[in-house]
Amino acid sequence: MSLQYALLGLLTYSPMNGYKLKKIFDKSINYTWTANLSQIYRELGSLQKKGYVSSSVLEQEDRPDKKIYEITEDGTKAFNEWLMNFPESFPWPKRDEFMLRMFFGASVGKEELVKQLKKFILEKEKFNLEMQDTEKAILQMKKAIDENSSLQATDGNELYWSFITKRAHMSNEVLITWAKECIKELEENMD
Amino acid sequence: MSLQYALLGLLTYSPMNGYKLKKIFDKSINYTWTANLSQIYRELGSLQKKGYVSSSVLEQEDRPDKKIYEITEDGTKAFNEWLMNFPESFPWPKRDEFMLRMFFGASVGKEELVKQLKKFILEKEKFNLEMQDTEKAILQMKKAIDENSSLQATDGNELYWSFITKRAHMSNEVLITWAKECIKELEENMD
DNA sequence: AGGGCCATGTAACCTGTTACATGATTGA
DNA sequence: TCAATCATGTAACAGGTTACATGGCCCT
Repeated sequence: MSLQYALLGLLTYSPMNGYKLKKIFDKSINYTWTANLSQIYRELGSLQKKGYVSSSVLEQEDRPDKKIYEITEDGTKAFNEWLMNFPESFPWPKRDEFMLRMFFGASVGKEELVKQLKKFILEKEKFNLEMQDTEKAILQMKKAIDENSSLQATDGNELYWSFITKRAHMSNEVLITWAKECIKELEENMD
Repeated sequence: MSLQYALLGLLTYSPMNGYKLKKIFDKSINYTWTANLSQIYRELGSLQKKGYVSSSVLEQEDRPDKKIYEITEDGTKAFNEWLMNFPESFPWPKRDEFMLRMFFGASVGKEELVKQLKKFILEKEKFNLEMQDTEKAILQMKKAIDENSSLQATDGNELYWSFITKRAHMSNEVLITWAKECIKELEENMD
């Protein structure tokens, strides 16, 4: 369901086709939610059935025709209702394969685990490099969205987007700290 | 797939029925992975088809009969291979409804967002209370598993389980810090 | 010549969630 | 007496993943 609201939200900025929605998704919402193309097409179909979006075909000469989706009044209403109905609690399904492996750490062995943790740290540090310049990341979000819409639909979003990137960065940092502590403890306890 | 390995892993401690697996799951692996009963039954069926577990029915007088699953040699082999084949990277599908809502923060309004963030903090602080005594949490994991197996299958796991609980705690703490910073910034920017 | 981008989708499959069905025992 | 625990499952649905199909343009 959330994916549908994410799409509706993007469509409040401007009417768009599925392919474009995916592009924007990957540069913005991607920090908080992932989706692949076929899923987006499916959900757009479902939204249209509900009457939350309408579509029209834009014929192009050079390129394949585009199917442009536009949010309807009902869709706007549904989106706003979703935003305002803050749930009492969020189902927080945890699915972290790395941590699942850690659970069976005793069967892995300390040396191997240290190696795995070092790889983990490298991954996180790589992400940190990408994340480092949060302002740039936010500008890229804005750019990706504004490129498509004539009006500057994204004005006033910077603050909230900075919250998102900040959280990603902080969470990432703490994972690096944690992993380093684990390595230290493992090395202290090695035979 | 991970769920199947999680189940295989638990079955290396001792043969068990689905219901018991769920009980243990909720008190241990639950920090890293979630599963519901019907899913566990389905995956056990699938594991049996693959020949990774075998089952036998234990008749009981007072209570319903139990279907006890035991890990086979093939299953043990598959589990160990999984543990040792550390993937190059983990697909990290992000699905965080709270953050998705934050993305559209401009449409929510600052006052309302502050309220939502405060609720978020309360939730995290509640979790912190539960988490506070990590040693207790780990003892509960051990207890849940050892209760069922005659041998002390879980010896030597404490270190790895402490890594898991520590990470949960650290990640939680940083979220509280983050949320408080967000509130501060929102209040500074309120008209 | 070959890969990437633009563009839309379908089909099959896998995984996760919720509801339904059944029913005895135990403890508050 | 009522809820929880023990115990196993099926069915339907929702959501996510992967593979397949098609095909022209642009850049290297």
